[in-house]
Amino acid sequence: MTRKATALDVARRAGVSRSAVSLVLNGRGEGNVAKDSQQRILAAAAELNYTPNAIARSLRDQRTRVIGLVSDAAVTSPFDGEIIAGADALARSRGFVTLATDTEQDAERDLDAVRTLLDRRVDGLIYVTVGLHELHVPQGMLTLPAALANCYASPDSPPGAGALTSVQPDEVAGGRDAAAHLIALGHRRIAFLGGEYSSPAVALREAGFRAAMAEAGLPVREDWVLEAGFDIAPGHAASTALLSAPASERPTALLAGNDRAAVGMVLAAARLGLDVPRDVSIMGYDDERRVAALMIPPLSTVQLPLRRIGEEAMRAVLGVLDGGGPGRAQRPAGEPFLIPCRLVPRESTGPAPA
Amino acid sequence: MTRKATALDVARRAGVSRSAVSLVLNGRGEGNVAKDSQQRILAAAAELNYTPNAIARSLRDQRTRVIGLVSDAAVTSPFDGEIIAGADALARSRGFVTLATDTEQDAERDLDAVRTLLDRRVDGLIYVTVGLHELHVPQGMLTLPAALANCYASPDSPPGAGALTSVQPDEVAGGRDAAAHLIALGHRRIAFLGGEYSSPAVALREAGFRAAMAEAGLPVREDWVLEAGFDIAPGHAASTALLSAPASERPTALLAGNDRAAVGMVLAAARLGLDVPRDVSIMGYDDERRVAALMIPPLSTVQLPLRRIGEEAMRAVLGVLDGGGPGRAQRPAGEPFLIPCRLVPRESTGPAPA
DNA sequence: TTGAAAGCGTTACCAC
DNA sequence: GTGGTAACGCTTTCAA
Repeated sequence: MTRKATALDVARRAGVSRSAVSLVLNGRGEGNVAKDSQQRILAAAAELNYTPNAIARSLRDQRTRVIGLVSDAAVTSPFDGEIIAGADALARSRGFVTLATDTEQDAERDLDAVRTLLDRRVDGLIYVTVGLHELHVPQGMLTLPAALANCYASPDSPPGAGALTSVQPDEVAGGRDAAAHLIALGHRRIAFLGGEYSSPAVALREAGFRAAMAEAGLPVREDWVLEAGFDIAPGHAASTALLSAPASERPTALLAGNDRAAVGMVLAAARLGLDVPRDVSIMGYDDERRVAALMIPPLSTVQLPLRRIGEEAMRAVLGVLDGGGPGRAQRPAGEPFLIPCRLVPRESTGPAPA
Repeated sequence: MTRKATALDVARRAGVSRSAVSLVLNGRGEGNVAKDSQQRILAAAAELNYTPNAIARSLRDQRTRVIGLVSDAAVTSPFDGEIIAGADALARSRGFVTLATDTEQDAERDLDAVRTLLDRRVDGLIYVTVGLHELHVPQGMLTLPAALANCYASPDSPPGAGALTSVQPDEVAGGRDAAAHLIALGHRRIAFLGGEYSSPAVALREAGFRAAMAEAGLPVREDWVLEAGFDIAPGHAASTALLSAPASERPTALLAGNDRAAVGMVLAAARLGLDVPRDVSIMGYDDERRVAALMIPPLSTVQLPLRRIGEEAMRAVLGVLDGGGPGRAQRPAGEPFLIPCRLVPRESTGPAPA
């Protein structure tokens, strides 16, 4: 546990000054430092296992190369983890590091979190939420390059918050594609069993669903548009009720709020002796890892582009920091950056029963 | 986006020196600074919204109050997230912050990750893995206070690695408790459908299972001890085979490798027209959020103490940094710190059929 | 081509 | 009770 070597140690060992060390190690040696000095510096650095102290460098440069991440519950959620992973991967590839703090759903705490991050002099900030959410943007976020991932500024946010880049999944298109997939398979009696309307995503998907139905000239049964939760149990309950009706009276396809609810629906079908997809088609949403693709049968679903959401939010922040880079398309401020959701057809959906 | 105030700004505004500001703001004002100076300093600090620059402080103090977290895939995993959350919460409560880097399963990258963290001068380091794992401890971890969460040093690790605190779930006890629960319900024909033996946890749980059976004087059917995977699909397949036998020939209880595999088993039972738990009891493992408790029926399971694992690993690291604190029980080095797994009986297990 | 010095913002020590 | 000064480790500018 011996003290790490400093630039001065390297300089002494190589018989030069600190400045020379700095120049050489930062690639600015050519033309400034004698060839053999360069050699000795490199050698000394290697022997001492020298790497510059990032803290000292940060203080000197007035930039830390750290991007702060505030999440409402990301770390504990399988979903947001993906957003963070996407953001982190991009940051790392550009020599940045991410510093995440979780508020564990405590809205009071995000002020604290932002302040902590600001005190640590992060170069940028991204707010990440578990589900698509409206967000009261913490004041501090407006004092440095920042972006919103999976959330958007609420009207009562501080002035200027509306201009933050907000990266979101295109839920309307996702709902439309899901419905269109079922319609293309010949389904006409489709139930929309959205998750919980407390999530803004559900209303958006419903709008997409209605659009697809309208385009196909199909009627929407209003009593088949309902809240069936985001978990196995409520999905099971809602679909059991619906699927208990005689064959001619029941939907031939169910659109679930997410993959876990869809698992509940497949289970309900099994208990009613119905085969999926022969008797009823069931679609999930999210393409949740370790669930959708590995269900029996594998779930047709719509993939939430979480990784990309994290990436794009990070790209927006880094874009400002790196000076934008050449030929960089500037996105208009204030408009949500919608990322498409890919349709993933698997085996839980099939042709409508005759 | 105006520059943040520094201690000098505060000093000027209050008409005192920087030292006075530092003393007062660090609570050492009493007896060193005049009462009215203190007032003015506090007022000036508040007006300027001053908070000390953590970077400068870190450089000065030679400690960053940052604990580095290296994870093999934590961020993307619903499980490790819990470990990280536990570690982070404890760290935060003591004024520390965690800096996590994910190697995304790329073993090469952990050297890089450790180096990055070391360059940033983290005060301590924790290596976190998704499942219980043997780990080749990266060299750099031995140069500062460190701990292993959910993993333990492999024999080919650098010398000294064996002395690192390793926090692990007590899988043997977990397996024993799960089996004992079923035995207490009157089951005699119990199948052990462990996950994958590539995970060391499975062999440990199997040992616990065998111990419980032996204690109860029950025979273990070797053809009922098998690898049934960690996902819905393999769980479904393995249990379908087993449960297709006539009632007198099949197990009355299944012990799954995790909750997701158990979901597959419940689904298989449903398709075979068997009721859970009337016809067959099924136990999960992990107590996975949003799955176990919300399954139909809710899964009996064994809770993996992930949060606590993270906490204890962090406690070990902080213990060294804070000087151990008074009356602090020192854990013997080199022995794994086993955290008990709590049995969570729910409705997927019941009395053995008569 | 090289070395000396300033400055980033903080805290602690030491004269006054 | 108070304020100046040094030091943390780095990079950059300027003078030799």
